[in-house]
Amino acid sequence: MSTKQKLPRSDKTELRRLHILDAALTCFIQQGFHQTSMRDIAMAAGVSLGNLYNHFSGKEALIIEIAALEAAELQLLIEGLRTEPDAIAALDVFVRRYLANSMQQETVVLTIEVMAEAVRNPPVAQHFAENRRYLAAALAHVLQRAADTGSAPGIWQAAEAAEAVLDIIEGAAFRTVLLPATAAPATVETVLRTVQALLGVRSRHA
Amino acid sequence: MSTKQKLPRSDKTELRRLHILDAALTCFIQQGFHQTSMRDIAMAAGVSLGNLYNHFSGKEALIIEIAALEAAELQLLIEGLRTEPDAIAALDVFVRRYLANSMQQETVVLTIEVMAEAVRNPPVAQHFAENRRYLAAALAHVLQRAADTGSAPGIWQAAEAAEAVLDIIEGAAFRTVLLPATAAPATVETVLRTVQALLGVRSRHA
DNA sequence: GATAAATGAACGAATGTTCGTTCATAATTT
DNA sequence: AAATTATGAACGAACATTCGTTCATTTATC
Repeated sequence: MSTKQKLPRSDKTELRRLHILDAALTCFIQQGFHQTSMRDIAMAAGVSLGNLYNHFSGKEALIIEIAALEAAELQLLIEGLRTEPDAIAALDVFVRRYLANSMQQETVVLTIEVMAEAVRNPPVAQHFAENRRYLAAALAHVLQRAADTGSAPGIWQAAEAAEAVLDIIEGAAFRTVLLPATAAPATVETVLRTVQALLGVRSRHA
Repeated sequence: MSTKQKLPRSDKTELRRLHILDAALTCFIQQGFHQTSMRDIAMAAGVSLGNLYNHFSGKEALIIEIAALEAAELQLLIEGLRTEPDAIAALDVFVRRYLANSMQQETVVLTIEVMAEAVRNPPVAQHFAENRRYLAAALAHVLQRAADTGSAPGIWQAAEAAEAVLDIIEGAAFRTVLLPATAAPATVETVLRTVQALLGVRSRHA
């Protein structure tokens, strides 16, 4: 009796495909899109070079699919914004989560690589822009709620403030990787403080 | 009598070298570091491929030198910070200048490319970090002056505030290229407004 | 004449992709 | 149920091109 569950071929194929995609992600993070060869990816995935092309039409298809991966993660981040009734508490949770996620070395590296690719590759640019727009809109909605209740008197325009908050978070994340030794290292606390200063939020418990 | 001024060979060689460097910069901006070949650069510069290697030891040397180019530009930007006695006026001028410079398509593209390269190339990372550190220190100095005179009551820590201001400016610059159609487009006015909100600066003339 | 700059061919390795063949699985026929 | 056929996953070799770099020779400058 085999201990392995029998999967239909189509499931095995899909799992193999995702496995290859994961290997590609790792290679791209380590080497960048254009310094990674398809042979690198095939080797990392443990499949033949020919078979790699069986699953993906080409390198471009891999790059675009990697660029599109981020959307799923954003769903989780945005949930906190939607479910928490207190706008300031929702903002607090969001900043902590989005920053923690963004500050991961791998996320920083991949984000910058995707940005560099977006500049020259329209399908990548589209994914990147859609993700950001989605995030900014959800955040702007919460900031508007905060402004309406008077709990963030510094908010002058919700959409602008949302963009600025995201810039602050993302800039801080980049700094953790690109500027490791600096006079003002980016931490969750410093970023929260900055966001609160921007929005005129009264600081609660330290 | 030749109308052209006669230059010693060493000057001609240096001009040729700078010309090649300029061609490389253009190619790198258009195609990225690793999608640009040395043949592309030689052709763009109008020199032979072999001669390119006469002036630069290799592709790596070109990339590093391009990454180091930014330092000269920073001098001009920082002058305004030093010469203007009123800290808030100095900040205003700096934000306008640094943003105008950063928002140029070419600057955005090159900055992102350098960031992506910095992640994997220590000499590039060093130049990048030095430039940023220099800028942040100069800005922090002015913000400290503003805080000391009470004209920016939102400043809680000059070094942190300086980093946040730079993040806002740079994030806004990236957005102008990567997110062209957005609910809150980045302009000089929106960025100034954001920085003023962050630092608690009273807005002067609109 | 000596040195430096410039050239274009050449080198060996690497790239993204394709190809002919084999094998495993699924579907169909007997 | 067994045999046959069809399908597509997988492989490794091959393809055509490109890459970064070097080199022997030529040209230009001092």
